[in-house]
Amino acid sequence: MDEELHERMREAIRDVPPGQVSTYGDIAAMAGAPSPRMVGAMLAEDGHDLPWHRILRANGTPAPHIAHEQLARLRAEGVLADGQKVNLKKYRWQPEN
DNA sequence: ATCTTGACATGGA
DNA sequence: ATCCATGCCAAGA
Repeated sequence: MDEELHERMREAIRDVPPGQVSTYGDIAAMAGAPSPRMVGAMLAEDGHDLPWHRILRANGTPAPHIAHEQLARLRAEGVLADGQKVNLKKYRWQPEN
């Protein structure tokens, strides 16, 4: 597969600051990934050393299998969730420039 | 080579 | 809110 893209996705995720979040789609767009699926696919095997908990789905909910852990980590950074949904309007990270 | 499964997104019913 | 269809594409089986 494309190592270039792989690395760009990792970078984009590393750039999301604590206390803020981003989405699979946003990361994919920033890294120039052909599909948001690639972001999840990458995290599944190579995401152990990344702030994967700052990545949410487009609607603000986390991926089901890790929801509990993810919300706990976010809560520890000050990102509060309404049930399973995080308020993206409020915490979504927009790279300025 | 074909099929299935996924840390997804979007739009329609 | 929920279900479905499509687009996307890497990995395995």
